[in-house]
Amino acid sequence: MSLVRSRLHAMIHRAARSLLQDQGIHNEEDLVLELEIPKIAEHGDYATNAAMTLTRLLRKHPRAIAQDLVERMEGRDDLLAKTEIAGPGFINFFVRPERWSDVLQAIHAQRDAFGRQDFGKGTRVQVEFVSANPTGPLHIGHGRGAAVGDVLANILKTCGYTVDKEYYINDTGKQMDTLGRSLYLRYLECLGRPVDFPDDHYKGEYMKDLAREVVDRFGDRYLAVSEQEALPFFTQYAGDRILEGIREDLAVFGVFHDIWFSERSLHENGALQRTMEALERSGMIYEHDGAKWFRSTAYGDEKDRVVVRANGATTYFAADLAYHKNKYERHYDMVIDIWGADHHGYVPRMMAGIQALGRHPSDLRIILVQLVNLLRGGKPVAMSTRAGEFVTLREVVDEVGKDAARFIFLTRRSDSPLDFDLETAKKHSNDNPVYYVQYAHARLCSVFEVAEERGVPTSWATPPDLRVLTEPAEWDLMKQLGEFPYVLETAARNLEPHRVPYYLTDLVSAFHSYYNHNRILSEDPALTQARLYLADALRTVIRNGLAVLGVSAPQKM
RNA sequence: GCGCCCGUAGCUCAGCUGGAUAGAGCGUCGGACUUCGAAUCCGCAGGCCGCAGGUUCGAAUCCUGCCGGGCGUACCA
Repeated sequence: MSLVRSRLHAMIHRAARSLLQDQGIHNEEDLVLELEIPKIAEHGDYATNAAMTLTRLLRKHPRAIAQDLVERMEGRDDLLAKTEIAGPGFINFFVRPERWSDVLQAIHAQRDAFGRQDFGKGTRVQVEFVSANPTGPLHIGHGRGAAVGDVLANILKTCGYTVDKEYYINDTGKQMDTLGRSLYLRYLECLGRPVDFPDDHYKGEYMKDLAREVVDRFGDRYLAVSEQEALPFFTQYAGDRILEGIREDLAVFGVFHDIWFSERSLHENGALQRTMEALERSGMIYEHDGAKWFRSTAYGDEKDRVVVRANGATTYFAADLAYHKNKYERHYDMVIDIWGADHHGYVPRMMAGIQALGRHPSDLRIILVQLVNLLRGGKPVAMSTRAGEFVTLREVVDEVGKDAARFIFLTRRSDSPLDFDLETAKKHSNDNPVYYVQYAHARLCSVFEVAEERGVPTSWATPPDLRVLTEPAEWDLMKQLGEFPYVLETAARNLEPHRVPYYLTDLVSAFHSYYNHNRILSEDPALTQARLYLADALRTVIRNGLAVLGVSAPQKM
């Protein structure tokens, strides 16, 4: 069962191809046809600018090309009531209203699988996200990255990609040492020893909790050894416990990574060393001022970058090069990194890095997620990480709920900063779109409950007569339902998860309006059956859409 | 200084990768529950798409330069 949109698209594509072949032109891969829904109803249900884009190849007037295309479109009478050529060369398509209900049958046949596609063809994709240093709990900014990464992975999966979600653990280096020492000092403090707690150490309350935990479990045994001997334990302990906490916070938020990748392993198994040697062999590394530099300017970075410091220690970037080399060695066709926007200066060197390692720039997609401003009732909530005074992701999720938090994180393009207001996130009104969407689902479920109470049939071995759906609002709903797979497709191709919540909000808005103007359960049995069939399809698509977002679809609210 | 991102209705944001007459929600004001859920719906008002050039049949969208905001600019991670 093919949908109106894809039938139409295929029809135009065939016509264009045959037109080009008659002219002896065979570069079909250039043939990208856009099928849009015009803003104005008089311009039809769908429109294409195909004729205009073909002018360059065919060297003819766009309107003449449009005419040729229309004439070559086979089988259009079954699908279309009318075709018009308008303006500079648009082709406007008016779909036969009875065709809209085709989508309902497709939805009923596919159920949970409606929206699933296979154009990803099993392409192996890795999405790396969150990857927060295990030095403290996740904050709200990490939450946004978590939501974007998780949902992007879901979207790609439903489009036929093979996706792994990965967390890169920065479990080595100076910050880990500082973390361990912070815990050690809090430990001493806890046992009544006077300490001078440095300003650049981790001062958060959670470190004091951890210190008390160490005292409870291990008593004062680390007073007997020197700081140097004690530190490895404290570093390990702090890192492990904090990472555990991060896992829990992510689980509560509904995010589960497939792979947890240790940075330290790259140091220990020689991968870092091998990466440096490989780059040296290809002449991408040189020495200067006693340090080793990576020649990232060769690929457009503004300056070269140090990989091995004069004191012999490797930099974070060196490890990241080894990490990305490792990713490709694991045979990912595409790697997606999701970073906080404050790391944007890091992009050019990373892109240079993968090219130096022999990969094409398109093999690495870096998504920058802008900052989150946390508000309460319109007023900024103070968030000073240094002072250890920040609102954690966990606190936000506990307060507003997983569903609201996830949805709000996704109702903005990633590269746009986000104001997250705790009060509106809890409001059950229209300025909080989560409940708007969920309410539609609950409402639909409720209709089915009532129908069953009244003994009205609510399941169908064969579809009811759908010709009785003659309201324009019904056609519009069915048309929008048919767009769902296409929305997922564009979200996947552009790596733009925000399209899904926007689509759902639009769909549900049309439904609420319809619901207020029409009765699903009426005196007319045939009409009732058809409308229930439509309602069931709506319920399915809302549920599928919310599932992609990792948001629940409640039957009652 | 240089680099990246962002300037669209009073506020928060979409705008399908260059299409036709600019789109939602909130907020203001006014209306709709004896009916399947009013966490809903309907209506009114609101715009020099930051400014100025350029590219072409056509620009909110692409290019250049300004103005304004955010973030970067380590032999930190």
